[in-house]
Amino acid sequence: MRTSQYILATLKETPSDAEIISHQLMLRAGMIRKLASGLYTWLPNGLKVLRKVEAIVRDEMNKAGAIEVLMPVMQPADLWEESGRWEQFGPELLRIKDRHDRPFALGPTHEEVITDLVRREISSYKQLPLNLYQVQTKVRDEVRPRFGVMRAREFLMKDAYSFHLNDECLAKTYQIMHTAYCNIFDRLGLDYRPVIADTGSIGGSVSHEFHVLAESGEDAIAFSDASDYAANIEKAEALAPAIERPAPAAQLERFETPNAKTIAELNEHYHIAPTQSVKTLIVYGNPDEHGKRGLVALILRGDHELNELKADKHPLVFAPLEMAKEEDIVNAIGALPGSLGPVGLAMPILVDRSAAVLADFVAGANENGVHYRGINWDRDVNNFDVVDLRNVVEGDPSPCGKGLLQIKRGIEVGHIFQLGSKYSEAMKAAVLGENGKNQTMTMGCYGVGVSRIVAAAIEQNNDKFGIIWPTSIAPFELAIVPMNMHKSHRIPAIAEDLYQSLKAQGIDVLFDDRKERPGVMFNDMELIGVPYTLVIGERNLDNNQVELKNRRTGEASLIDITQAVEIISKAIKGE
RNA sequence: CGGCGAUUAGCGCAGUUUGGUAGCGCACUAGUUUUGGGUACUAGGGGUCGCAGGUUCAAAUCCUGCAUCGCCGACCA
Repeated sequence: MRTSQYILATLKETPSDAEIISHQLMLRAGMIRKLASGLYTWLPNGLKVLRKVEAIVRDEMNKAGAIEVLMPVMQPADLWEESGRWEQFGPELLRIKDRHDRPFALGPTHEEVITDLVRREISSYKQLPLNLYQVQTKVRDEVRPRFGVMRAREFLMKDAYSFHLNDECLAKTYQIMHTAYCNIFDRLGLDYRPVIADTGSIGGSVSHEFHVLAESGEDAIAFSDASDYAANIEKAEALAPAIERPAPAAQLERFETPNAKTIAELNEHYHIAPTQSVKTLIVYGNPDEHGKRGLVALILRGDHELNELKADKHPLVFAPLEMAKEEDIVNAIGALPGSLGPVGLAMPILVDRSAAVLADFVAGANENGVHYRGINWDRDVNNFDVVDLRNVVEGDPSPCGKGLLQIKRGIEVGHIFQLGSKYSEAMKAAVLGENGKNQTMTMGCYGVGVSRIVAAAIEQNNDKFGIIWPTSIAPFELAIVPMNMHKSHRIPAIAEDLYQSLKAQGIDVLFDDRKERPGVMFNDMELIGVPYTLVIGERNLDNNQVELKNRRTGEASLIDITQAVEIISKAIKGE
């Protein structure tokens, strides 16, 4: 490609609404432009990268035995009603009507469509297992689209769905997909971790997410420093402290705390360490026979955070988890949040493992502006359950039994699930088994956020000059930058000749034939992240040499023109 | 969904307090200049100042409503 016949579309200045580095660089490097909130046009530089990522994903899927299909974005509502997700999914599911006023959804995922396809097409166990995938645009009407294509309302996803006669077979394919995903992210040259994950709205039992490690990641992941245990923080178990609860030493004592509504204020004004106090969160419980929801108290050590997922899954807690409204709290307890505590609380009490080993601790007295000190479990509070409710923190022992937990931020770029029969049962997807009887299939599903990978790769590979692409997904593998070509007699022919020879080697070359100053060209090539730049200038031509620069290391070496094609091919293909 | 903020040329912004015929930098066009790291100069093109209504002799500027975009929050006990 020649820049004179291309849209480079680079920007000197950063558009003001781009917050994170990948979003800024994608705009500056001429990869994307915003159409509306969460909706982006892919310019040539961006699309080339997107297609290269897509090709790697596709290649590994094919190698893993999956078969490509393509399903519609627009899907009839009845399929979603059949699976029960028309009700469940919430406003993220973009619903539309056609001219006959019939309801449709724009697909945020394709379990319904694929299950419908397979139940029609597959009728015998002999056709299983089957793994189908597509690379397709997904639509999710995000509450808050942000960070460019990282969380967009329309994005490109590879989604695969596997069908099996039984769970053992599913587990086998799941493992194959796990390996295929590792291959994908290895080939992309990314620093990533597979982590144990929750199944969320997709459903199912076993699940792993693949995270690209980056400070800007929206998820926190916890992993052991001594084993390969890694989990999304929402899924990481907080083990019970290894210590015994000390015996009570202090008397229960009321004290006035007019200035303390938070743990921080309690610490600031009354010198009570957060680790020696507890916080009391009131949520809704399951409805009684009259349909009225009661309240449930969740007790955590002052310095700990509630893990909403853990609370949500407790049988006494109403799902989805919802913090009790202030008026409901006042009606039931007679005090406002900020002065709540477990002593004398007439509702089910769930105590986090770490809060349960405290003795002589501080909590609200269920009276505005009053706290108790010297509280002790069993002596002052009875009838409570000890459960795991909190988010793990750095330094906690790893649930795997080996090492301590570290916490890093990650960008979720892949997610695999063992779905089981959630969809196949609801949608009656069955095959005839060997015994001649109908048997419901069991399913797996496997997603890769193709467009998100592009942004995630930039988060991990950039410097002050711009993007540093891994060669496998760079928009171009090599840039030819001639110095003042239009003033030279020798350079045009040499540059043209090298351009043609390198192209013939199958190298993706960008020939910068603009009538621009060298600095402009260098800056553009560095910004868009081309891994190698070949500089052709009068200065070295007398020695029959050209200069090869490496974007990542910044190293430049002079090479002989006659050997240039060979050396460059080796450098690029050898990676 | 709640809070805050923004909206003036393709991009980044000033002008709004105090109403008086719309500006700067980058980008773009032409020319000169420069020539291995975003050269300099000259001359240009480009804007119904987000939209609708109102006040006024006069509105980017004041008032009302709406829209769009962004940020933060939705852990507060």
